[in-house]
Parts: sequence; structure tokens; C-alpha cells
Amino acid sequence: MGNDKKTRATIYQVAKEANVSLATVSRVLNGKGNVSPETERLVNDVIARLGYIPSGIARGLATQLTANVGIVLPSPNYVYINNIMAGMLDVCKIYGYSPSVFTYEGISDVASAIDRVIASRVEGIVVFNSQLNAEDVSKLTNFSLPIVIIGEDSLHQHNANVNIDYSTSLARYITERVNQGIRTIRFLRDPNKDWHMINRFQNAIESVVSTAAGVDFQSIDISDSYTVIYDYYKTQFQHTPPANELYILPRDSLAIAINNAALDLGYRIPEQLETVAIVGTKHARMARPQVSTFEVDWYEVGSITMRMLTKMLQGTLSNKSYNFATTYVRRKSSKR
Amino acid sequence: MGNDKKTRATIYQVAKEANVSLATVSRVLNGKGNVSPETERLVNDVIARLGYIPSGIARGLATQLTANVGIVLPSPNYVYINNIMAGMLDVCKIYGYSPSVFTYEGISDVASAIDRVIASRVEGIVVFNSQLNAEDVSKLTNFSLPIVIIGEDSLHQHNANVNIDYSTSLARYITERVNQGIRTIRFLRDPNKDWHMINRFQNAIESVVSTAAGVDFQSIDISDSYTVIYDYYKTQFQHTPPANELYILPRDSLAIAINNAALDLGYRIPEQLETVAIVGTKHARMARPQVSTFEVDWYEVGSITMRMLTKMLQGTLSNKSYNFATTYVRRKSSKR
DNA sequence: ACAGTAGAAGAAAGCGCTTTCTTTTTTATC
DNA sequence: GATAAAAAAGAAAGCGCTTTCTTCTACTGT
Repeated sequence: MGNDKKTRATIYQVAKEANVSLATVSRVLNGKGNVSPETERLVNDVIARLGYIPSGIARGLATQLTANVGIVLPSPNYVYINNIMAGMLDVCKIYGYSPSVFTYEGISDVASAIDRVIASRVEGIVVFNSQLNAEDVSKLTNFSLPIVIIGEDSLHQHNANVNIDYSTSLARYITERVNQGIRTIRFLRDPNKDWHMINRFQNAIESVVSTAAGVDFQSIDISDSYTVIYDYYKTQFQHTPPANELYILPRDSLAIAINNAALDLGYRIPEQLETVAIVGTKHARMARPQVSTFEVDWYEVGSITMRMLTKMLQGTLSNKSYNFATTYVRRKSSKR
Repeated sequence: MGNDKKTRATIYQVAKEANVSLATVSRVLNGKGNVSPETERLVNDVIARLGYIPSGIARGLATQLTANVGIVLPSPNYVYINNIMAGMLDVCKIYGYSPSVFTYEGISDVASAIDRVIASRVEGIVVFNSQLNAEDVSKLTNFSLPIVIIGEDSLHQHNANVNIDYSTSLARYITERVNQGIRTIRFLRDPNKDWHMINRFQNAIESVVSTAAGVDFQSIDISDSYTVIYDYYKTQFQHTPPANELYILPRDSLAIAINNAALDLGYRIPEQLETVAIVGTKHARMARPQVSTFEVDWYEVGSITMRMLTKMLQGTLSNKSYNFATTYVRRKSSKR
């Protein structure tokens, strides 16, 4: 026992053991009727006795259906990816799909991830973050694979997509703050991460400040890492204390980094420094001060997206796009 | 264009187009030699022109190898699962495996997850958390599937496993604190979550306090949720302020909940209340006060585990078990 | 110039299922 | 009890590959 490669029972062995034909076994396996109750019971007994489980792969070949779906994600370092995944996996569970997940490390890795997902012979794909260029997309569409994209869809109108709309609420928020007198706004960005998203955030801000008089707006390129940002701003703030500045951060962890840097130097938030994170997680609420964010239900983003894919696979998708609005939630890191 | 189900090119069409036999195409596909350079070039041209990608599924049937591995996890609500996953996925990427991930919601769901992973026809499986009973395990071993288990291995010595050893460092820590005079220790547990882990934590603590005189130790059953715990302890502490108590929490988020409850009421940490979380994430460092935890590199846990599986699949695994020691990292939530 | 051999290519079986087409058996009808 | 119709079961092809076994070429050495 143990180490010797026991070979799995096949449908043929079941048929032989039960003294019926392959077709009959297949019928009871798939509940396709035209099998007498006694035969069915007999076959099921043999199946149980042999511990037979049908080969999904042979089945896939025969039916041309694999029940596999691919999920392509940026390397899952962000907490919210968790929630998206959870939503997707739950839907897969419900509909009986096996999700294969492939991650990419930065933009240059996307193409390879797409190759891998195609080779793995999935029936449909969900791609997060849309760091896709035209070539990637055409590779996908060449195989006429159902695909739904979370995020930007400028390149490829023909695909289903779900959009997280930060721009509207972000622009509205900035407008409001500028009207209230805010004159210094900073936006941190890591050009190597989520560049698509980040461009949109920046555009949303710029669309406002470019028409407002006397607003000092700057984008600052910096590595998206808690420690890097914490250290950077700690020394930064030591030299020149923050003076009524509003920081917009792509992610709550960055806001926490800056907040901690300021706090650890004895400054007060939001009196001397306001921070607002765009993408938030539960940690925005757990941090002190709690971080203001633009909220969206990531679990739902994941589940809706996967649901769209399953509908596409069944040919019953009516709405090819879905928009998630975000809502600004003021917490303790900003005055408004 | 677009909507019509373009059917994928098959190896047969490539062969026909190139005027060679299937076998020849297969040879160039797999680089199995005995093909003249010209033929090879010709075939490759046709492949490129047709946009042919071999069917992994047909290949799988023919070779009996799927290059699929299964990952079975608790529904990924914890941050560290992220890191484990990242480690696993990276290894899969390197070795060319397609990881299919299946999650389970609580103990009662494990069996179904195992069914799903088996049906998906993977070559090997990684199971996290080992909330497996004997039946589950025998189901797995029936198929003589290579499997590596992260966590407890009491049931099944024959499987490869990687163990995260919190017990040793936890017991050592408690011993130390008791010797230093701590007399009140509380341990929070959610019986519905990670029961295996939690039992071990509790055993480690009890093994110490049961032999120490005059230590007041209690386990408290409570739902593992930030808000539930925050609310509970906020009212709790309002009635009776914490008095030199040491709280041991399974996870850093719970420590943060209690800390915040105490902090928001104006109590001081660690002077009036000490909290130590067992499983920590980066948020232990981001919180204020920073939370003391027992650290382990989750990414490495994931990558080592998956590496063990790939070695099993290649038949080159020598060490069937791997132990990760944890180290206590004192931060600001405890005096020691 | 001829047997011998290595290299290149093809034929065909087989992987484990599903499914269509037939054939056999059962049941209903008059 | 004979016939039609429905239900149950079987035979066999086919899904898209890999791989073993053959066959066919084109060299090599003598």
C-alpha cells in the first residue's frame, strides 16, 4: 500500500464489473435517463465499491467542455484582491467551475500569464486590472474565449467588463475640497503598479485642479511600500512639518504609512495633515486614525464578475458591462 | 467576426496544411527530435499562421498528465492566506503547473472541497489547515494522489506535511511571562474557525499554566470578527477596566480590535492591558500600538509547500516534512 | 555497386469518456 | 395474442493529442 501508483478505475472497469455497456454507465453518471432503476442501483454500487471518479479530462475531451475558468490577477499582495477572489471562488463553487488562477508580476508579465491561461484550456477568463495592451487582447479574442475584464475597457469594447468608478466620486470630492479652500494637494503613485488605475485617479484629480485657480497639485512617484513611504515621510516631515496638506493615496496602506510617520513625529491628523485613500480595505477602519476612503464592495465585484462569466458561458449574458460606483466615506484622517 | 464561435485549429489541420503527418507535428510541438530543420520550420510557420495552441486537455488524456495542481484553502479571509497563495502561485508559475484553487467554508465544507478538487483531475493537492478527518484523508489516499498538508499531521503520517510550530514559542513565552509574575491570562477563540490550530494554541498555554500556581487562565469563546470583539470589549471594559491582564489572540486583527476598544476608552497599552497575537501580518506593524506577534514567513510557507508538491510529482521528494519555527516579536502591545 | 544503418516521416492504436445510431426488451393497445 | 410504440441497453465512432511500431530515404563504408 501507499507508494505504488494505484491506477484509477475507469468507466470501462465499472461497465465490466456491472455487466453493462459503457454507454449505460455513462448514462447513470450523467443522469441522462433511459436506465432502469435496478441497473442504475447496480451501477452505482459498483461505482461506490470501486471508488470510481470520472476523469474530468477525458470528459472534457469528449464534451469539449472543461468546466475550467481562468482567473488572471496581479500578484495578490493587496488585501482587496482577497475579497475579489473570495467572491469569484464562491460563484465558481456554486456553478461547478474549477478556477485556475494565474498571477502576473507587473505589466511585462501579463502576456505570459495569458499564454499560461490559454494553454490550461479554460472555457473563459476573468482578467483583473486590465493592464492589457492591444496585442494581449487580440491574442485572447483570437481564440474567441469569453472574457470579462475588471477595470478599464478603452481598448476592447467587445469584451464584457466591470468597471469600478472611482473617477466620479474622486472628482466630486476634490471639487468640494477645493471649493472649501484646500490649496495643496499631493498624489502618490507607483508607476510600476496598477498604472492604469493610477492614471485614471490622477486624471480625475487633474480635471478638477486644472480649472481651479491657485491650487498647488503635485504627483509624486514613489515605491508602493509601507516601509519606504513611512521612512521617506518621516525624514521629510522632520525637515518641513506638514502644513494643511491633503494627500490622496491609491491605497489605504499608504495612507496608514504617512499617518504613522506624521503621528510618530507628534503631528496631528487631520489638523496638520489630511490623508484620503482611494482603495480601502477593512484596515482603513482598524487603523488609528481611521482612514477616509472611497468604498466599494470587493467581494461583490468578484462575485458579479464571475457571474457575468458564467452567464457568458451559458450564452445568457444580457448586460455586457457593469459599473460599480464608489462612495466616499469620511473617517478620521480628513476634515471632510 | 466576433460572436461566431470560431473553432480552434487542431493538430490535424496543422498537419494537413503542412502536408505532414500528425506524428510529425506532435514531434515538433514537443521537441522530440527526428524532424528535419526544414520540416520543423514549415510546421512552425503553419502553427503560427493558424494561431494553433495545443489542447492541454487532449494532451492530458494522452499523456495522463494534466499539469494541474489543486490548492484547498479555507475561504481566504485572512491576510496571510494571501501570502501563502502568492508563494504557491509563484512556484506553480516556475514549474509550469496550473493551480486550481478550491475554498471551503468551515469544517463541514471540507469534504465537498475535496470532491471538487479530485473531480477537477489534478495531479497533486495542497491542503491548508488540515481540518481533515480520517474519512477525508482516506478519500484522498484512495486515489494515491500526492498531497501535502499544511498544519496538523496527527491523522496521516504518510502524507507530506509542513508544520507551523507556534506551540513551542508560545509555551516558552507564557512560561517566561508567568515567571515574571503575570497572573491573569485570557485566550480568545472562535470554535468555528481554525479549530485545529486553536486547540493547539490553547494546549500550549495550558501545558504551562496548569503546572504554575495561582494563574487565572480562561478561554473565551467569541466570534472572530473585528466589530464583534471591538463592541464586546468596549462595553466590557466600560464596566470593569482592564487590570494588568494578558490577552492572547489567535490573530492580529483581534488584538487590534481589543486594543482599539481599550484605547478608545482612554486606557493605556501595554500598561493596563497587554495583547499578544499569535498569527501576525503586516498589519501588526501598521497598527498603533504595534502588535506583538509570533512571526513566520507566510510566503515562504506557501512556496516551500508547493515546492514539496512539485518534488513529489517528480518523485524526488526526500524530506516528507518541514517545520517552520515561529519567533516571538515583541512590539508595543506587550511589556515583554 | 551493395549491404548496412541512422535519420526522417507516416500509420495507427490508445487515453477515458460522451453520444448517436441500432438493436433488443418491455409495455400498452385492440 | 399480435402489433405498435416506448423504454432500456449496446456498438462504435469520435474528441485531439502522444507514442510505438513501421516504412521509407539517404548516407556510410568497403
